[in-house]
Amino acid sequence: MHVLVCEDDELIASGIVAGLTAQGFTVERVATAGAARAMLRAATFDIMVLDLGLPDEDGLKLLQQQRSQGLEIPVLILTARDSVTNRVDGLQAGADDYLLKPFDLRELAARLQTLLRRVAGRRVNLIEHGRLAYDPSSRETFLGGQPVDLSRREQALLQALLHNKGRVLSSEQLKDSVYGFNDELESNALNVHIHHLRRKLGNGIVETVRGLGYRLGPADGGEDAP
Amino acid sequence: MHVLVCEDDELIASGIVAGLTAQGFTVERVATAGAARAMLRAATFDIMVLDLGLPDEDGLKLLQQQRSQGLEIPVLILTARDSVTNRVDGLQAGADDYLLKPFDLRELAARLQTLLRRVAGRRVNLIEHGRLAYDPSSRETFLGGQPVDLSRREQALLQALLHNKGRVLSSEQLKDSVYGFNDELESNALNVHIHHLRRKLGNGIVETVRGLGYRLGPADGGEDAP
DNA sequence: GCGTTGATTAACCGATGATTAACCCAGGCT
DNA sequence: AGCCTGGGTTAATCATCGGTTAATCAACGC
Repeated sequence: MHVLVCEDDELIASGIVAGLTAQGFTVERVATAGAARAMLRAATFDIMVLDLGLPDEDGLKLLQQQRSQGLEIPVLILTARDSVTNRVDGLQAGADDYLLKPFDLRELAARLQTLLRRVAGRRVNLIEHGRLAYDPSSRETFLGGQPVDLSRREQALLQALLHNKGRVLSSEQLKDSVYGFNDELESNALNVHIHHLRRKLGNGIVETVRGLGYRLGPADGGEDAP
Repeated sequence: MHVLVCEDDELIASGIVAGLTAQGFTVERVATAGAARAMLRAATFDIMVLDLGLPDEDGLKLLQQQRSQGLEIPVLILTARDSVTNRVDGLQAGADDYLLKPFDLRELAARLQTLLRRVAGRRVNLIEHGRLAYDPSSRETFLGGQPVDLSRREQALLQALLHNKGRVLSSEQLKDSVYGFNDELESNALNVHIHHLRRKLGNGIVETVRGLGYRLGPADGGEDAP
């Protein structure tokens, strides 16, 4: 899922990018309406997150203009102003949903998922790997067809691994994708989560590369009990 | 989109008709409750705009009576009175949204769009889910064939969940569908209603997804007492 | 064998949701 | 009008779960 985030505030933007990346989205971020326009021309996106208070141009203007040019992807508006007028204007201009700042990252992710599903109610991005299947949109994990209950951190971990099939991820990298970039964590919490993952999905899923980190096990082998 | 506008003031009515027509709506306009009744009998509408200050009959009376007869299209109420009581009355009587006079035409159009979008796809008459059945037109709920008495909020909650089978709805999203957009609610009222729902329908109906929200339980399992 | 690295386990803590009770308000009834 | 009832909201308390920590154990490399 390709998301275009248009937000000028550095702090907020980095939060969004980190959060959505952790949720399995591929995120491009721009800070101005001009840049957004360029990005929209250059690539195709599945959904867009648009802040209204941009430096160079009113976000609504941008939206309206893009809509009139045939932009059809769902757009979620971020706004700090909480007046009714703005909300109405937003919907009128072609927004599909809105979120008032400050907002919860999980809330944002949830709304994006809902929007995506509304447009195309299918299971698009089911990630499969051997007996394992993961659906980011419903946040469901299946092992040999059976649903498996994973906690938030376990999911994040699994996603990071699935997104980098075959590659070795260092603890630092994993930490970045499971926690934000900011959080400091000085403990073996990651180890513990890896352990939980293995317990739930079988030992073959996560491979240890001593001294370097972890990587996803081979798709075929690595059954639970060999 | 077929809209029924029930408004006695000529000036306002013509404004609405002009505005909505320009927006692409097909508009029928009547000036009295009696005429509205006739129209509703004669044709099918997608949405209704209802003024409360009608000459022959109270608009709320009309709404209530129509609702009790199975009218299920969204109804937006127009009212000159600005007391909170009236708004509550309106929602109670079965309105889906309300607008205070004087209002902005764009706002009216935007609200109608929102209403339509909210109910789009909910055209089926009986929603079934495992032992559970819900009839939106009569607003009746059945569990294993037995009617269950649900309060207004409980119904709204159940409806929102049924309308999004399998999806996780955040409390924000649920709040939006149970309460209007405007009402601010800073309490765990939703939790309480969920609790009531479970008490009445059994624990399997509503699933908690920790940190994310709630979703409808699986259709098969989740009996009351396993 | 020794040290380092990762695995495992149990304990603790905080966050989140569930539960319950009290209160408030509106509507219906007398 | 005044009372009564019931749903809705608030708030306070309880329970549970997940996350982190830390301590111990096993494996691997030297």
